[in-house]
Formats: sequence, structure tokens, C-alpha cells
Amino acid sequence: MKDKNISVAVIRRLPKYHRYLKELLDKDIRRISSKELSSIIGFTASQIRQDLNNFGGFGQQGYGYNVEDLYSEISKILGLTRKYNVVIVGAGNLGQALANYASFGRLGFDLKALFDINPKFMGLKINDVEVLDMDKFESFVNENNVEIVYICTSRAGAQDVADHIQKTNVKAIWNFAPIDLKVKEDIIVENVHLIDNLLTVSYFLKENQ
Amino acid sequence: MKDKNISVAVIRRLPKYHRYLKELLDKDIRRISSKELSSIIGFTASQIRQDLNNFGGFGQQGYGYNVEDLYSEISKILGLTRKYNVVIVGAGNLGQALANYASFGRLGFDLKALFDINPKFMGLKINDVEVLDMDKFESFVNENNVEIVYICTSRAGAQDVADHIQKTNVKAIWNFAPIDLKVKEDIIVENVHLIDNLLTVSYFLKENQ
DNA sequence: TGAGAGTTGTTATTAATTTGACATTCTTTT
DNA sequence: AAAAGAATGTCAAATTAATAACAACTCTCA
Repeated sequence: MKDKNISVAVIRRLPKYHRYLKELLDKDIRRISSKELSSIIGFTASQIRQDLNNFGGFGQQGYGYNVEDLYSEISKILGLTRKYNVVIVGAGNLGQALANYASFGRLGFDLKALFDINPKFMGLKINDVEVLDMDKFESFVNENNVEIVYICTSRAGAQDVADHIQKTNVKAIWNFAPIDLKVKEDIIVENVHLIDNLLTVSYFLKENQ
Repeated sequence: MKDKNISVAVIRRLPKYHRYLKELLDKDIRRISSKELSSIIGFTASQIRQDLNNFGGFGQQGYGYNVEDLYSEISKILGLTRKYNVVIVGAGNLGQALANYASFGRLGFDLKALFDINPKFMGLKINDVEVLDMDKFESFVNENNVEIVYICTSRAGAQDVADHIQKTNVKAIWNFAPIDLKVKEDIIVENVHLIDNLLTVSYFLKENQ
């Protein structure tokens, strides 16, 4: 694995490779060429070969790629060879939806608790995981080695949560609140702006008329 | 508004402009230069000017941009000057979360119904909108001029919903199921792969060690 | 009213990304 | 065992995107 100066564009394609390779595995397909993969994943064969070669020569000339090996390599690259303890802040619908999303757990993202400030959620169990009071947040995440926090609060509450997080050992934030969070540099923040996505839909709708 | 051969990269930045300009408006800031905007939004001033000039000269030399006008122009570009009827398929947590997300409605995305196949949801009202049986889907969307469908089903159900949609006048799909849907060319599909996003977080986590 | 400062719109330049080409290597078949 | 076919890894070219530069214009303030 070489792994130097890989562009973000490449990184953001990796999960798609991971997803499609899993599908191939499930269909018991053992071997695939960049050309075949191209036809199902929609990237050019050239791009596929170049993307993969950023990390090492996983293929074999004259043969193609072994699906299982490639899946395993990409899993490694994506950091999926170990577990991550995570918690969710905000036990509303979105928080509950993520808590119930089995595939996250299957990939190694272990949900340890949900947190909320609303008393009505306290003690509730979602998919066997308990909702706790926000009071206990900082001590809980440090004691349980939580590395990732999913923020599913309202816009108003999100920066507040981020401020709490900065006092802990949490390393990354996956933020669904419609705000770009400000945190110290060493915390990884991935903002998911659903609304941005919907607005591109309306743009293309308008263009198509 | 010129509007020819605008790259997707530019389009995907527009919602961010829209979001930040709304914030400025709310703070009663009337005027902004590309330089100031750059410092809060994080794009270079040059990129901001070039992005905006794809659609027309909205600024004034020596002055900058009028925030209200610019917000209004970007709203127009994004197709936000009219309403869109939408329905949600899948009344689970995610479907309910989206149904409760007020800002979508505020921007003109009018939720007309939710649909599900599970009898336990039938008749339930979420944010004043009823859950209907999937049986009624095709007739309902055509009668109510539904243009966008949010798919919040499991992976297994999603392509099935997409097939129903192809028999209607629906123009766009906003898909949250972890699958790349196959539909006829004239339907706009925006896939939201949450898991892809989480995997980039784990990649960066691994890299940061 | 006029000079100076500020800021855009736009062209030029640089950087990044994608695509294409092909020599090399491995597989398969006879 | 040899030849033909297939597919990679990688370098080069082409395309696309981002940044920089600057002339032209507007505003502000003396």
C-alpha cells in the first residue's frame, strides 16, 4: 500500500468500489476485470485501474482482479479492519433511524449509546441501545473510548454538542445538522447537508423543463 | 442568466451559497464582497466570482454583492421560486425524520403523503401528513401532480418502488436506500449513500493515526 | 467634482483529474 | 511448450477545474 498524496476525489470513490465488490462477492463472482467493473459501476476502466494503483497493484495482468482480495484490500484502506465505538446525539427520528441502520454495525461501527436533552427519551431503548441524558455525555464517551459521534440534533443544538465533544477524546464527527461546525483542527468533521442534495434535485428538475 | 454547460461541481456548490446567504440575510447584512464571503464560506474569492458569473453578473464593481438580490438569484437558479409536490415511500424512522424536517417545506417541497406496505403505519399522521398504502401510490401521485419521491425503504424494496415510479409522471427520485437505482433516462435520480460518507470518515480516522 | 480605494467580471495561468495508449505480463488453449 | 489472447500497471495527452491577475468600473470622501 503506497498511500501518499491520494486525492480526496479518489477517496470518495472508494466506498462505491467497496459496495459493488460486496455485491459481486454475494453473487459468488470470484474474478473481475476493470472493463467488466466499469460496465457495472460506471467509472471508466482506466479510472478504476488508476484509482486502485494509488494503493498498490492488486490485479494480475491477463487475469484481472480477485474480487475477494480486492474487497479485503479496500476494506483495509477504508479502515474497516477494526471496530469503532460510536454514539449518537439527538434521539429524534433521524437519530433513531441511524441507530436502527444495521449495516453500520455490520461494518464495525458499534453504537454504545444515544444522548438527548429531552426527558421523554430517557431510558428508551432503540435497537437495544439506551438513550442517556446529555449530562453524562463527556464522562461516557471518555470511559467507553468513543471515537465517532453522529450529531442528529437541530441546527440550534449542534454547535453546542460540538463544543462538548472538544472536551473529550472523540476523534470524528458525522454531522447531520444544517450547519458547518467549528471545531479544533484535529477533529475530523464530515457534514451531511441533506438539504443541499435536495436543492440539486430541484436545480436539475428546472433544467430538464 | 446565461446557463450553458455549467459543470456539476459548480451546481453542487450553489446550495452552500444559498445557505450562507440566508444566514447573512437573517443577520441583516445587506452587502458582501467576494472577499468577505470567501472568509466565511471557505471558497476562494476568485472561485466565488467565477461561480456566480456562470449565471450572470450579479455584483457591482467597487461595491460587491447585494445579499438579498444574490440570495434571490440563487434561489431562482436552484428552482426554488415554485412549489414541488413530494411524497415519501417508507414510513420508518428515516421517512418520518424527513417528513418532520421543516426546512424542506419552507423551501417549497410540499409533502402530500407517505406510503408504506406495513399495515401498522396505515392511517398514522406524521406532521399532519397521512401514511397511505402502497396500493394507492400510482394513482395518488398522478392525481396530485407529485414530481419528487423520496425513497426511504430498505435496500430490498427500493428498486420495486423505482419500477412503480416509472409508470407515473414523477420526475425525480431522492433515494436513501443503499443501492444505485436503475430507471429510464428522463427521471432524475439523486442517490444519498450515507454509508459512503461514514466510510470516508473511517478512512480519515485511520490516516490521522 | 475629482482622486483614490475597492471590487467586480473576465481572461490567462496553473493545477488537478480523467482518459487514452501501449508495453509488459500472465493465462489459456492447443 | 509455444502462441494467442487478455488485462494490468503506468506513462502521456487531453480535459476540466481552480487560482491568479488585471483592466474597467463604481463608490466614497475630501
